[in-house]
Amino acid sequence: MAAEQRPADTGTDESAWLAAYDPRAYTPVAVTVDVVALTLRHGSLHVLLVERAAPPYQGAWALPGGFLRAGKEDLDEAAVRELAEETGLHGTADAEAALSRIHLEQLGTYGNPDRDPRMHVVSVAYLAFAPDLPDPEAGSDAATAAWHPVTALDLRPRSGRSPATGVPADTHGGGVGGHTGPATEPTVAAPHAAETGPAPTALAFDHARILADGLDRARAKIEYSPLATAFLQHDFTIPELRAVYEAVWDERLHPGNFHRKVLSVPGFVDSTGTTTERGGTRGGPRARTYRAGDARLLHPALLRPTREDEIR
Amino acid sequence: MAAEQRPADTGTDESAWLAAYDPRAYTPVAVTVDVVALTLRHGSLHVLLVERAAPPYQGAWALPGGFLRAGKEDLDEAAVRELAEETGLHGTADAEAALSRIHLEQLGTYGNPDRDPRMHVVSVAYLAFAPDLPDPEAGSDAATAAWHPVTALDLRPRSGRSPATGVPADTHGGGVGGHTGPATEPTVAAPHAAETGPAPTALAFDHARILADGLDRARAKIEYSPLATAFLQHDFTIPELRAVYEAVWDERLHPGNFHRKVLSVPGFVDSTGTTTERGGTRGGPRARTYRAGDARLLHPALLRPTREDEIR
DNA sequence: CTAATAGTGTCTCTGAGACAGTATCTA
DNA sequence: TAGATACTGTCTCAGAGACACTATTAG
Repeated sequence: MAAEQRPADTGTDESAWLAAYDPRAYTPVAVTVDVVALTLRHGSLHVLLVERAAPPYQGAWALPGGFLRAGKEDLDEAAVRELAEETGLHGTADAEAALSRIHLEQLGTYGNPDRDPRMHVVSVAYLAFAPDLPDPEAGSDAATAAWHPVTALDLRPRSGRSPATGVPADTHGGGVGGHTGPATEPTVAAPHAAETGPAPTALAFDHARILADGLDRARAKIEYSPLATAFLQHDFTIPELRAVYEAVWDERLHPGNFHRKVLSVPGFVDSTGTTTERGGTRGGPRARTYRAGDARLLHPALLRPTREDEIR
Repeated sequence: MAAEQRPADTGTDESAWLAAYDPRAYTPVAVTVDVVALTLRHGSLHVLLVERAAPPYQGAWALPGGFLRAGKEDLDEAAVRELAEETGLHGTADAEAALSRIHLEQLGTYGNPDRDPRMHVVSVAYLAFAPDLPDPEAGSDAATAAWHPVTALDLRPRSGRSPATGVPADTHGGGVGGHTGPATEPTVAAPHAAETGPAPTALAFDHARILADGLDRARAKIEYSPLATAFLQHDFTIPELRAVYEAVWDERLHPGNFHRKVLSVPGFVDSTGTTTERGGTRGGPRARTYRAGDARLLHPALLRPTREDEIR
């Protein structure tokens, strides 16, 4: 149940109980909300990270996030707020419009008591799919925020000790079984593309694991839901949509079969009746444009190419 | 990031920072862990509930759960502990063995500031699949715990106000999008089967919504994972496995096609080489018995009969 | 014996994927 | 013009579901 037996339930009259209740009399737990914000830039998947200005993990990159404002906001609201703060998307009407197009869903909660050296921090992670956004302006919110290609990150779980403290390494944050399946995929840092300067070797806290879980979720999610369109602008072409799937899955897809399959799923995309102004950069005819349809589940689904090794 | 900027990051030397840090100086949030424990009894899906002995919602049924022991346990450990306490499965070796066969995974986190009238409580919900367990012994852990058929519960979101307090009704706890898809299914209390006495009309807090989310997750999960076997004993027959799917999905399945399909999925079930001692209660040959195989994902999946209305 | 059930065979339809082919565009 | 690309046609194969059928058991 939501809250019981710890502040000994003397329970008779509730208002009396409420008055006598002192929430600060017990060992505290901090609740934060972290966001795995994914976007597509130059054809590859990027994640929003902030550089830590203070210990622990000073100088390391971390997921954007912050404390839940106790008594004042829902978890979802906190996630939206953090995302807006860190992307600099707030204030203007344009920013609000951009924010409203971002898909946001809860990813999972990580509560290992040692994941933060300062105290027991329970972190509720969210997953966001965003269309290509401008670079966060420096100074928009203290920390330095930037988009990083996920292929340049080390997603293996942290080893060794956390910097400047005697705390043993994070094991894994939370999730007995996980949602999309076992997290048997601490994808080793891929060789290509180091776009934004030198690659951050590792993320702060257990954020590498949270990011890995987010990527797993994203890969699974676009199979059954039309959310791949959340990575694109309002109007898009089938080849652009294919590029999303190829980037998220890191798989080459057959252009012809993909095209026919997308159009065969009812409610996935709606035709706009127009085409692009120009053909592709390397030639080819102009592509027809589409908008996201009203389906919330893809039927039939766009299943990933079978990877036999992921089954067991 | 996991914990930053609130306790103003004066950050230079970290140990100094740690010493000066007083976690109690900020508005507190309580963290609890609640468990949606599902099992199959007499061919229908049941959930473990406890009767609240104290306000708020005194006398109402709620999901088993309790406070996270700050600094001492992981969320997963807390969920296992709560489940063990409430089912009475602790102490003996048999109990430990039974516990180890239960599947447990994180479901989602609910953090609406008004979901508990006493304070802001963030609740991490877990989902458990258990084989048919004995009735919890009364007095095993203060509260009265019992298995309730889910068809007898009112899963619509609460309306009105929470009892004995002026707090407005819970909206919904958390989850922008949800995981398994939109929670467009506050299943109206079904007509049949009121096995365990008079039906509880509504659950405490936002537990009706948590349970509904858990049911959604369970229904989706058994499509792609072999976890339906977690509802059965170590050895089981294909018809017993079919009964699990029928109960969870609330759909009649074709016996012949189901049989062939299960055997066609590699690693789903392994034959034991033996059969049951007797035929079914209403006749028929003895069935061969199987054990859970080593697959962690079903390929191909056992898709639910298409429900056109759930797509949009 | 009768009725119900376990398990198999078979047919049809849908959808995935391989491959080919045409039209259209960039450079 | 050369080469790449958008999009369509067609073939094959796997799998889902409908239906039929046999064998085996309870009552």
